[in-house]
Amino acid sequence: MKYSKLVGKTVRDAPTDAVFDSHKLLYKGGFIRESTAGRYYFLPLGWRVHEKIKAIIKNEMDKTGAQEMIVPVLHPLHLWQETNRTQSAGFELMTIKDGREFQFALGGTAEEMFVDLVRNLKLSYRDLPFNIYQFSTKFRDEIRARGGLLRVREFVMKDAYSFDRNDKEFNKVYEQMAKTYSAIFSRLGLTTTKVEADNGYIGGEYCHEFQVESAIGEGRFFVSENGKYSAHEDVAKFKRDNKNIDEPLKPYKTVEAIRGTTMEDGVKLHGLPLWQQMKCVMFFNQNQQPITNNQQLILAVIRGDYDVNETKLAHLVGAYHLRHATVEEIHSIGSEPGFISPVGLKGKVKIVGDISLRTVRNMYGGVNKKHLDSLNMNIDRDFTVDIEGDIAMAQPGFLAEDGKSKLVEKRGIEVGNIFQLGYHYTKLMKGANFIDEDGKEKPYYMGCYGIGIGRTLAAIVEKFHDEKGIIWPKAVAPYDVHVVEVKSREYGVKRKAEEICGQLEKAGIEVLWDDRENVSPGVKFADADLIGIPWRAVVSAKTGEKVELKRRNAAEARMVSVAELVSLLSC
RNA sequence: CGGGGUGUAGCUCAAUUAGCAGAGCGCGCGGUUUGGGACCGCGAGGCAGUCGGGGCAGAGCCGACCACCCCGACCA
Repeated sequence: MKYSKLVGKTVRDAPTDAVFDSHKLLYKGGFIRESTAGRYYFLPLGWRVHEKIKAIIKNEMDKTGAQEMIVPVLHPLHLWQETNRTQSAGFELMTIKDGREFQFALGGTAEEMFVDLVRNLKLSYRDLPFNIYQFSTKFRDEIRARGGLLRVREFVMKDAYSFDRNDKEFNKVYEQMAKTYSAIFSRLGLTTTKVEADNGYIGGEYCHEFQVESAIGEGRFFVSENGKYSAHEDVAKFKRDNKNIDEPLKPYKTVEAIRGTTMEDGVKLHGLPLWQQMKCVMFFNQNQQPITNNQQLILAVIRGDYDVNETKLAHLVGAYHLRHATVEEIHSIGSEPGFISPVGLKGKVKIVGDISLRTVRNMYGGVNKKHLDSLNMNIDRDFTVDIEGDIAMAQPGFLAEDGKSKLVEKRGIEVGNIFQLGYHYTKLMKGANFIDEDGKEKPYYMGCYGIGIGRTLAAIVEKFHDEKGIIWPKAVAPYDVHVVEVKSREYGVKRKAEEICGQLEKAGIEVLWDDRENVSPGVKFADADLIGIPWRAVVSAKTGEKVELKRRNAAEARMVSVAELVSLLSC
């Protein structure tokens, strides 16, 4: 490819809007351009990288026996209604009508479509298991796109869906996909950490994300020091330490409490440790289904030194989305912000207690009245909860659940994930059954597996660049070698460059040939560094019958013959 | 959705007090250059985000809206 003809050249300045290295470099290198927020053009150079990533994913997926196909981008909206996802995913679901007023969802993920297809195929256990996948543009009406390619509203995703007879068969597929993902990312040059995560609106009971560690990553997760446990903060479990668990129960009493509404105010007033204070946070369940009177209000009760994990809480109460309750809502059930207590609220709100309430005795906190506190509150004796479980947010330094190893905090870019879906979709969607050996209809046991191509591309750039530009791993570089002719007009240089490029291409090597005349060597070298092709071969009057070969990230160059160059780049 | 910010040429940015819309980079033409971002000359390119308001006069002032960015909330 002649650089002079390439659509999308390098530029000196990136837009001020670009803040992440991957965004700046992909812009400056001529890989991408922005359309509207979160929607990008991939220019020819960027698309070559995109397609190389796709090819590697396809290759690894096909090795497992998965089969590529494609489903329509417009999904009949009634399918999404069938699984209630117009509610659970409505916030980022885009819809559109055709000329006959028929409603579609613009696909952001395609579980319903694949299940709809498969249920109409009327299969039997003999056809199972299978795994079908596609590469297609996904639409997500993100509240806020950000970071160039890292979080966008329109992107190509590889999404795979597996259909199995039962959980036992499924587990094999899930493990296989986990291995395949590690293999894919490793071929792309990325080191990933597999972390337990929340299924969110995708549904199912468990899932794992593949995170590339990065300071600019949006995802926060924890890894135990011994490496045995890793989990996204949404789901990370930890061992709660016992506090004054041997202290005898003291008599419950109320005291005047002229204080502010924060936890610190309570500590200061009573001179007692933070962990002994009872933290009460009121939430509102935004599910649209009719709920009797105040049951939309949920009171989370937890030890004072812990924070409430809203994801865990939402799961325990079966909510899609929670928000903090308003002052009015808290007043409506006869309580007072800053002085909320589970004592006396039984039946008025759904009370959810963290298991940490059993690690401390004689707790203190409010009594649902302004400027009145209680001392020596104890679970079971003074109050009971409707649901008791894990609703606490893990923090760095906490002990992992096995009690042996501390949790370390990490940030990462989530480049892929694998979900167990179980019967989630096949029970919600009528007739999503196969005929089993015993002649009876049974629902498919499912999983799904996604990789965002553009985000993966951006993650690679975040990992592989220096102050001069990108340093592509060989496997995804847009070209194998960047041939730079210097002083094109000197006798023989252009002809020699052309001949070398021809030989390389004949050998199946992908060449970007900077054939520009009237461009100084400095500009060409700077552009080569920015574009980041792994090898640079300089042809000039000085190089004679050889070329000057340099790795993108090496300081020194060396002279090699064309034959050496071909054999070096062929392997 | 809350907080903050920005909209002037493809990009980076200027323009006293409201008084004919500017530069650099990039692009085109001509010429001189060519081993780490060369130079000279000429040229093309802008209804100033949109709409409204007061004003002799608006890029600038006032209002509304829109778009975009950052932080948070939220979220694969």
